[in-house]
Amino acid sequence: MDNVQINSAISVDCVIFGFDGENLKVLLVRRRTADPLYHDKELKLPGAMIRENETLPEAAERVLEGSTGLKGIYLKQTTIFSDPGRVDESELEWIGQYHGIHTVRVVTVGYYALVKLDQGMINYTRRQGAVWKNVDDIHHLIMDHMDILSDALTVLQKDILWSPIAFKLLPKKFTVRQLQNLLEAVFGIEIDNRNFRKKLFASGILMETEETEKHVSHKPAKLYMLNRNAFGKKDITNKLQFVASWL
Amino acid sequence: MDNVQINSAISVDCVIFGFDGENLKVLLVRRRTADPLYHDKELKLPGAMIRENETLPEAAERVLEGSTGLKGIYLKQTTIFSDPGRVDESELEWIGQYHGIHTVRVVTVGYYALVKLDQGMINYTRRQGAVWKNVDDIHHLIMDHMDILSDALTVLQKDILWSPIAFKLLPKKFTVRQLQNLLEAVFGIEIDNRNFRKKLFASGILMETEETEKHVSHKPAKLYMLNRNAFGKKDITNKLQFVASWL
DNA sequence: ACAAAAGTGTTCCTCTTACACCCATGA
DNA sequence: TCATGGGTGTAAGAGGAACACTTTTGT
Repeated sequence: MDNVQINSAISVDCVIFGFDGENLKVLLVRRRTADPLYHDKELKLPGAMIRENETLPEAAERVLEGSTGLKGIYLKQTTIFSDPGRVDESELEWIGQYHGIHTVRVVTVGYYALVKLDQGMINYTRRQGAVWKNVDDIHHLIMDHMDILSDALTVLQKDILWSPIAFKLLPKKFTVRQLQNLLEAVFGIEIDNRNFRKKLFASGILMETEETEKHVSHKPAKLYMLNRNAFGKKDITNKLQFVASWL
Repeated sequence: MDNVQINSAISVDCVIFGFDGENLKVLLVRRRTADPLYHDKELKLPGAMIRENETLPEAAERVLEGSTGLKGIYLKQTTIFSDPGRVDESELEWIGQYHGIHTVRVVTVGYYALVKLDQGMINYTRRQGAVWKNVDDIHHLIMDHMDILSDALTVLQKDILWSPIAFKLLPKKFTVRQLQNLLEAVFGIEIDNRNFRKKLFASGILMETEETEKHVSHKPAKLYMLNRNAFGKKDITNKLQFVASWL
């Protein structure tokens, strides 16, 4: 044995992104604590300790199901946060009481998830005492959760360029404008609507439906669906390609 | 306590990439084992258990210094491998004996590193009993190390498109052809040399030096250096940009 | 009739692509 | 002098950027 080595507790923390048609949102929960003074005070990302015989993706899925009631949601691992001081002594003590884990450190693994933020979801999460906040309005979270969030957003941005995951944040049927708003929100850019439509339709990524928006006090927009066939054959034969050619 | 939760041992495994002017290579080591029958049999990625008061990046750096003798090398975390069955019982037993860690599972974190593969490096690693193998020629590694390697390569490919890390695989002064070969090797594509030069020089990413290749039996190529100033101001004002516009 | 967002084309210009020959060196 | 890879330009076509008005609905 060449040095002191240790076992660590491992947790997952999930950055759950949603989109309300206007802004990119993240689901936050209140910290559970024995001390009622802290109750309902500090916001954090939903997370959990991993269990025996559970992989990290499984733990993340469990957290997600607990927060949103949904299974089989898109989940992607981001970064591990392993600073030995990231969880301080008093928190370790609380973990010992609450989880029955006695350890000198907790390493956490970041995940992000993409969910469709419909009214049912909003109701469900409200009953859980969780809140959806605009990404831009989140400035403080407990421990290093702000770092985990920032990191997840960066990873999400890159991932959206390489795979058609943006659609996981939209309803099954959506308008072109919703997609544009989403991309503008995620990247913090402005997109020319006419050129965007041209590229988008040329890419063949959208399927037209027969439906239109209802009950809007302006010309109703057509609803589209993702055309999954557009990704059947990966064209990375001798050429690199952005999936998101529509930027 | 709502369920059984555990502490785990955490290790890091490093995919150390090098480039010999022709092929992308990875540094592999022999498995250390108590059983002499296994000695010198099975290849693996260099790795180590994390120590107390050590972050994961620090552990990875330690592994890297051990394998290559170098400090301050570019290191990037890739993915965590957490399958409870990834390290089997006999291996856990060996870990207990060798490391003094008694645990039911070992979670490992993948890292990749980019090194300049000069003669000094080759000599050093040879003395360590490590081998540089072409990425394309590696088909079997112990445990799930093959997965860790494949994953690292995928991540490297994307990263190269977003930041000027490709140059970390080249000598300080290099020829255009070396850079082209590197990109062709990493992505498995062919690049038109004339168009490549045009874009490359237009991008301002290269600084010309006064030197040329020596002792080559053809017209000697000019040597260039990376122009770090080309990245001073991030142009992500309202536009997404590939750093690697030269693909 | 008015407000509000949907939907649509053209021009200009830049960037990409395809492609073949002379040059400098060591052997 | 020959073999080897280094280094250079152009023309044609595709794709990107900029830009303003008409349409459809609810109120």
